[in-house]
Amino acid sequence: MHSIALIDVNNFFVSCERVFNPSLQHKPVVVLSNNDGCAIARSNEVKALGVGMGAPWFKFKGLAAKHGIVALSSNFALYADMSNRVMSILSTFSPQQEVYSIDECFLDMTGFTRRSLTEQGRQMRQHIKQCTGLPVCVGFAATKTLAKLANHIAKKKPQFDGVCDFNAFTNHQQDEWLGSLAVGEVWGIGRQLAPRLQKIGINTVLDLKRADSATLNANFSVVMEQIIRELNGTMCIELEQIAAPRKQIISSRSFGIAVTDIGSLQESLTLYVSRAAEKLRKQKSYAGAVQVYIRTSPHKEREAYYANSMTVPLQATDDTRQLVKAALWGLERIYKPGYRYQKAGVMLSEIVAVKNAQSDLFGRPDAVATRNSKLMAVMDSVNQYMGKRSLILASQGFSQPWRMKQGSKSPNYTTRWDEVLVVG
DNA sequence: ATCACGGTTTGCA
DNA sequence: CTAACGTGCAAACCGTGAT
Repeated sequence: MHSIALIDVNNFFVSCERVFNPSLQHKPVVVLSNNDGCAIARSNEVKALGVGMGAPWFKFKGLAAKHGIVALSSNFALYADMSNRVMSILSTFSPQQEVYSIDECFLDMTGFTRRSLTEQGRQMRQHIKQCTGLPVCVGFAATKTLAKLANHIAKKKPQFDGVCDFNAFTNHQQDEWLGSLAVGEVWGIGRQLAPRLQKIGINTVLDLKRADSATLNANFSVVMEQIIRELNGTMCIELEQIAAPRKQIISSRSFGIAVTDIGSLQESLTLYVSRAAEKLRKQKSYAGAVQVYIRTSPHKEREAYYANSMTVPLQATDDTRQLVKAALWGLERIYKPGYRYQKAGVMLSEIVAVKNAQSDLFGRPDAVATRNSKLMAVMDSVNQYMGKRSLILASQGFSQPWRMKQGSKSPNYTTRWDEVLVVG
């Protein structure tokens, strides 16, 4: 039997902010999404006040004032840096690690005895607390799906003190726990599937574990069958240690203020393509198509809604300038004056590894492509060492009135010396 | 009927 | 005073036209 661990940081973004500003400890704190739009991380105090995940923040301004909730803009540079530290510490506990998201990872702990497993979990918690100041919870089980649930139990039930080994339970105890959890808690069962399952009498995780596979196969996809097998302890979803190269790369943002002119759209799209192209080059790929996308706000009922996109094919490339050109060409075709645009974005697709990219008949690399990649490499390293806005295409614009709002962002404590406050 | 395709929906963090 | 609602990925799903 496998032993899979799932470790995740409690209220990750909020916990990061608290590490560097301890006065936030025990206070209600939220971190807001880009543009200060939605609540994307909440301290326990805020969860208790009924603020949901992804709640639009303007609806809670009153509640926030009443209870003294501290609302912070998101600081992703800080969170990414803290994440790297946590992942690096956890990698010392097993050679097999899958970094699943910014705040959680799986470890294959197969081979440890039951008793030492819980002990390992305690050490992970203690180590991470000591080195980073962040609180984590640990769940162990035979499959990734069950490890997720074990982690959930560790987080919700104080008696576990943050570490839950699902296989330390008897079979009877296991089923009791699963019977106490709503089916929607299962990894892969979301707001669409949960109601459909409830309609056919599957309310708890235990119900799903024991569900009749024939009836489910008729009504659901193969993914459902995988989930059920995983709930029964059979590993179907393997640990993916090496991150697969992206098949699509997206960069999109909401604007700080409504945008009506094509000039601002061109500027913002230039920026987004630049970001996407950096990611593309980082994974050593070319893109064969650029999709450009603009939209007015879907929330404003009194305003006319318009959304459109266009996919522009091109000779596979990683050159920001060619990708920008394609995106702006597409924009010309979908832009309609008279609308108040709220968001724009680009998606790179038809992605191929550089080494598999088509060369000429004789297998020689294209001379122009080679010269362009050298230029792009220079641009990337200048931006890496001198700050990411050092070298940009002029079509990005300089005043950028459309840039997103970030009213109260914390300093980049760990990545920018010039933003660290020195007391003394 | 079946396939390849593209756009849309779903789920996740 | 008013208006103020995220981002990035994969995969499933579904309609459509071609065969």
